[in-house]
Amino acid sequence: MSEPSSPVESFSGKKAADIVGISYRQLDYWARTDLIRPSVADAHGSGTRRRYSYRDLLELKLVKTLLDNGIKLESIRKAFAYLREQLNEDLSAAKLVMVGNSAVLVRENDELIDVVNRYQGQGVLNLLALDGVQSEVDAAIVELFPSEGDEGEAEAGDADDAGGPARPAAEGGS
Amino acid sequence: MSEPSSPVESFSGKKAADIVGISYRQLDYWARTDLIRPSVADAHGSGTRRRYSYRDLLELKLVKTLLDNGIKLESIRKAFAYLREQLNEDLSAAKLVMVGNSAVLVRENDELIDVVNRYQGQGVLNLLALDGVQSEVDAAIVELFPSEGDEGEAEAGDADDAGGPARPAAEGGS
DNA sequence: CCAGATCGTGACACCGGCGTAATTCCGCCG
DNA sequence: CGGCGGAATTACGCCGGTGTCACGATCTGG
Repeated sequence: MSEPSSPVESFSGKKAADIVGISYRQLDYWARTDLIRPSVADAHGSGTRRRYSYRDLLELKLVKTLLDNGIKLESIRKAFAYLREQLNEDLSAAKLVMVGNSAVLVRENDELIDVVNRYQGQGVLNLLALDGVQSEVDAAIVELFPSEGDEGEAEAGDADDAGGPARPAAEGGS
Repeated sequence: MSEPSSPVESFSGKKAADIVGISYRQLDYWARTDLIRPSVADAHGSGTRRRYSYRDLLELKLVKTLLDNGIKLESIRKAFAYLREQLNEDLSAAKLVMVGNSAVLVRENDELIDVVNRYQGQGVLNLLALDGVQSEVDAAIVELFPSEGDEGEAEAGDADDAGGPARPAAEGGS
């Protein structure tokens, strides 16, 4: 997964939940209530399949991390209104700053010091380094679905569940 | 209220809730579930009276501020396990830092820069300047109960509801 | 094509947190 | 002392969030 941003990679709902470390129920609820919907393919009835992109996984993991650190889901929803456009598939140098209900991604350390110095006490300032979020997603992909992790993106087409419905499953990875 | 730390000052439950800006229900729930109990006098049956100290008000206001900024009550409970001993009646130079479920009060700016620089990305770092918390409590006391605010602590004995049951009510302040 | 696996869906339950309202009881004051 | 005001208490409800389970529908692989 040295190049995790393969545009053809996608994950089933169950796999996404496993990788991110949340229950399927949570994933379903978040999708239904428009927090994080699957960007590759959405459900359109019982038995159909959601498909989540790698970027979706990062977003899901971010939500989980914020929840685990005591932030209300309601507030995370509000923050994502600001965040959605700023998130991409490389979070290794990014830090998330949330003040009140707004959120901004900071990518330069100077910028971060500036934000903290400009903090004048108006409410709580939340700070989260996103490299940990990304590395945990990457590690979970490698650990839970080694055929996706071991082979790298060059073999992504062979991976079960990773290439979308047009790709034949090369082995029973799931 | 230039000297807000008068040890004889106390507030009824309703007044405390008004000053802090929460519902009586919230105040009651937080007292019953041991988040912030009234330190001067606790309830011991229907019709009896809770009495909150000025310091209790600061704690209540801190809880409200954290809630308003999206922190879960459950996490605030955990943070207070660490915080209780560190809070006093002068928060003007203090900043609260919460990482994971632990919390620490920082009073020197150097110390704060140190904490932020030492932040290595393990979870969310929450930062809150407490001078705003305190000044809002002080302002609310002055605004809502001027006899307590206008006269200062020298006249606290004359204030309705501020001196405890042994003090006669000088005027219908409530 | 078909059987079985897997997925999404619906339903119900539980819990925490808090709103609303009625009731009971205490404390204060005349 | 008694009446009354106000406080705490109790009860029920709602909502968001999530756990658990059964069921129907779609998808996949042989």
